[in-house]
Amino acid sequence: MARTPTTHDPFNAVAEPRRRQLIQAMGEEELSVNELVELLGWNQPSVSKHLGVLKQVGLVKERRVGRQRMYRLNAERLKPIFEWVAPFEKIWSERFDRLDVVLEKMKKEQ
Amino acid sequence: MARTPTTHDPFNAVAEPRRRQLIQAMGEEELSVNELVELLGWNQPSVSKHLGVLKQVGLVKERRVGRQRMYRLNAERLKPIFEWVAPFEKIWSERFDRLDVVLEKMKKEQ
DNA sequence: ATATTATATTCCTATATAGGAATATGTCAA
DNA sequence: TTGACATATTCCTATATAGGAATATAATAT
Repeated sequence: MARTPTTHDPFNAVAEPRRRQLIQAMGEEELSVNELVELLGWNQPSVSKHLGVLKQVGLVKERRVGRQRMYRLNAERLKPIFEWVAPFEKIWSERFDRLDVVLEKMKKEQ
Repeated sequence: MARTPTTHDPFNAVAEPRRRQLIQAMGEEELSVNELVELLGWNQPSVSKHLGVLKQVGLVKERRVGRQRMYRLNAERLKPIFEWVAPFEKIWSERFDRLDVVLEKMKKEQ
């Protein structure tokens, strides 16, 4: 068996470095495929294919404008990742009180 | 070409759901392999193999005690994931001021 | 020395990619 | 309708798994 498909799980989709770049490149603004091609310097099919994966997993939304397709980030899909990793931040961060409580809560929550 | 190895990149290592479980199971306390086997209900080789990956990528530390091997989380290795995803939290969170500033900063930083 | 306990490793297989190259599809302009 | 532009898709291949089964290694006890 191989890994769970990138097209179903945000964790997996984001495990690919180029897709993280793509997500970050979009940031706030809606961009066309060509704008992303220029911005990132990849070839067009690469950009389209990675956008396809991100779209399937729901990390980006697409809007058609003439012959262009505008993509924008759907940041809420990143929420599960943030929520999974955030509790651990307490561990390496200096600013915490009562580590034991934090960790107990963390374990209870999942 | 396939994906970048799970043994080199925390994002990739954590893309596997069972490894996330494992990390969470360890949480605060150091646990032996057998304790993890019982806790998670997997077979022993599965636990050992996933621990092996986590160890290679630096997400856990191992300590030998007699015939046992005690594993504990090295949470700092999760920092890059937190730092990558955290800025996006501003987007879906209600409690933010001046989204434009946040996003501009986000883009500048990488 | 031998059995037992604890854990790691090896072998095998099905499968999911990521990237390159080439091509197809869709849309607009003249 | 023909060409140019914008984007998606298909085909191909090398490779990295994850899981199961069986086995190996290591350490302790008797």
